[in-house]
Amino acid sequence: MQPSASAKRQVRPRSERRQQLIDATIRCIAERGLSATTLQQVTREAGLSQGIANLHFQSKENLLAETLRYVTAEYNRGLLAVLEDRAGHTLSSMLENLLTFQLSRGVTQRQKMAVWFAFYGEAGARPLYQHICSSSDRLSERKVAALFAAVIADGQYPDLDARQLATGYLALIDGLWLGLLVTPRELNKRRAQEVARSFLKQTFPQHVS
Amino acid sequence: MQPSASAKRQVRPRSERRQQLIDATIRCIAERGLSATTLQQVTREAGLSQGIANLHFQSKENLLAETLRYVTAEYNRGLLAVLEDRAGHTLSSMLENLLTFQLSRGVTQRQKMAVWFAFYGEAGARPLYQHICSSSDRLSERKVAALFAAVIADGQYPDLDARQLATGYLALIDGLWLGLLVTPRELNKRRAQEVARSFLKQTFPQHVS
DNA sequence: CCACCAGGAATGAACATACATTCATTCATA
DNA sequence: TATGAATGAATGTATGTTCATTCCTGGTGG
Repeated sequence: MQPSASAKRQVRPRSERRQQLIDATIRCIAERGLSATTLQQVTREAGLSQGIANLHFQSKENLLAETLRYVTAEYNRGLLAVLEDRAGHTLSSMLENLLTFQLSRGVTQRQKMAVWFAFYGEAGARPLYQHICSSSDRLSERKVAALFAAVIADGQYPDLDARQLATGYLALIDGLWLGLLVTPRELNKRRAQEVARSFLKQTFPQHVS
Repeated sequence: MQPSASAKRQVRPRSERRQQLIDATIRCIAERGLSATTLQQVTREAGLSQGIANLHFQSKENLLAETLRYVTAEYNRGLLAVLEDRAGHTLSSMLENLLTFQLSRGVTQRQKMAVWFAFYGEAGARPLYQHICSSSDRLSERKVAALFAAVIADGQYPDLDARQLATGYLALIDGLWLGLLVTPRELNKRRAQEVARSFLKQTFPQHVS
């Protein structure tokens, strides 16, 4: 954001400008919704000129796709950080960390969830969005299923299917995010955590308190 | 849809025209997404003329809101039919009916889910959509919680919180719908049913097989 | 150390298009 | 024939994209 409306023209590296525009796009989508987001609003929000979005992203369509990719990649980075750092963590604490991360402030802030679901909502009709979202989904499902498989082996739980449980757990989290976004009056973060923890506790009683 | 492009002009009751337009809107949103849906496409899809949407709905915004209301009301009608018909049904079969309804063909057809989530995606930024969605959510949560409470009482399950379980179960269903829409390759209806049934079975072992 | 220049990042006015909305006109129906 | 539902051309506005112009910046030669 520029302190003054007539700030001097600045030359900045391409990558920095692209990030500025993606950040502005996220704010616009969260504030006005995807279908009401225009390039004028995005560039004004970024404190830059009209044509700069096309200069750095060729088209609006491409800017939106890159924004989705960015939000998705950021989430996946966080998720992998939690799931792949097994040093000094019991399976118990890894389950707890997973849950805590997925309902952390960073992930559940309105801005991020609004962007997430704005694209999910359009994904049914847009192959590109669908592709980006489903790639991300596959990755998290694989990683969570691997953790669950380890927990199942460790606890010698009978008859539990790690992949099916991962599908269910991730669907539950998606549904809770949707609730946080659409009915914040009914569902707050603390309650969402309790609900998710109950699911895990019921499934892995030896590993979750 | 008109059989011929130049079908004769017809006068029809207002309510029928409104329904025609809502149905066409649903098809357009499912096919092209909410943000790409225009009145021209809707009226063409309905086989009617340009200005008719404004004639019967005043504005595009209003047509969209009424479409959301219609889809929501249709779902709620089905849900209430399942939950309030307690005659001749055990609690067991009511749980089964609930699950079967929520993942039935009618509810999970792409068209309906696409509309549903298109509006959910915009709800974060549109108070009106948010209001319609959250009213519907509150209703289903209350009804499902009531059923769960009856099941808990019947089974003398210790330490189960009906409202919390209802929140979790409905979030799970939302998440599964999202998965059916966005990653149909990974998640099909049958698998979604298995996942949801596992949740219920784990929670109410005496009532779900 | 300074003055100057060339390259290209940034700008914003201009353009074409797409869109929702209006309304004078048409015509089916009671 | 009178009514008002339905039409679709016309209108004004909003939006994505283009591109000629501006001017910042890093490098060069004096």
